[in-house]
Amino acid sequence: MARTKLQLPSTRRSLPIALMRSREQVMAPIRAMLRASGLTEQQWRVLRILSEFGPQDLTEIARQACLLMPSLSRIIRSLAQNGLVIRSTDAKDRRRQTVVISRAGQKLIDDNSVQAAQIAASYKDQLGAERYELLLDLLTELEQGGPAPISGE
Amino acid sequence: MARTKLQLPSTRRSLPIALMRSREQVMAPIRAMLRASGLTEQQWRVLRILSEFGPQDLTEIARQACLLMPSLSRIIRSLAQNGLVIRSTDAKDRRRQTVVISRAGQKLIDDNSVQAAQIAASYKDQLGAERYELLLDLLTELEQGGPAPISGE
DNA sequence: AGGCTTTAGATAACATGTTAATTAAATGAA
DNA sequence: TTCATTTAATTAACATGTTATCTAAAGCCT
Repeated sequence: MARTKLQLPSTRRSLPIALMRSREQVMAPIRAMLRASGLTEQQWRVLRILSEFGPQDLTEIARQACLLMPSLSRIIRSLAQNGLVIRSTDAKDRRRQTVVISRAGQKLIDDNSVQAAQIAASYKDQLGAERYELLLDLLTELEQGGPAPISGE
Repeated sequence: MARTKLQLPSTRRSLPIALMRSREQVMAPIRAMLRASGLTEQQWRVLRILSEFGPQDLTEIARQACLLMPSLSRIIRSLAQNGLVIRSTDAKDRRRQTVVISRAGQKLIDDNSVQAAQIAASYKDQLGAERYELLLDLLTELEQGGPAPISGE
């Protein structure tokens, strides 16, 4: 491949730092919105996944929400204590727990989804739809360690 | 702008989640490398910035490393205790501290920079140089809340 | 000087990130 | 069946993330 001299790139042009900075920027208004509901960003993510994909066990939630099991374990405990999710032991495999979003949890999603959608749309407007999709494709490709299927083709 | 119906995007196509996942992927080998040196990712970032840009005060380091002051305050304390950086009170403004990387700290950078550069280069190879630069441009644009200067033109 | 505001850092309190170790249940091979 | 292995979830321990608060030193204004 066409590498030059293989020296450490400047922190001003470092991919990990750029990913962190942009995520910081993108999450700021979402966190501000959620603070009014007393939800953290991670709790919101868990509720959204349960709302979108239905009841699941912890391992599957962790995979989808991009959380490690120890974090998720604490988050689910907290959400259950606040009545936003309901846990039940799986009958066939008693190690496994199935988590369901409660009505109160679903109400939180419903109450915030319009504003969250507006925030998400504002990013798309900022970059333009085409560049926005391109960015998502590049990120997906990076994440999967190889070329990703192209979105629009 | 060309928005459709303004509904919450699927978590499978959510920008914040995509940013998080890809950063996760990108940082994994770096964290593995640093663990051998007993450094966290954040400590590594602080040392790199001090090495690249020279002595600075905490506020400036926080800005460059994308860390909040409470985190940085703890990190600098830890780095100083381990002899990797040296703090000194600014003579003209005694609120301010100037932080310098020590020889031991610089040695850690030197010992790991080759491998870190190889890891960074592998991302570039994976996407291809052109798409890699494009990704950095898109992230910078997102971060700055507006169009960024194009890198190659 | 005296008093108000701002700024650099530190602390507090709680949630999450991260790695390692632990527990209980399921699985699989002898 | 028995025992080693694997797996789902938790716990432990420590570092960082996040918001709020606090302290000390500058700056400012009168």
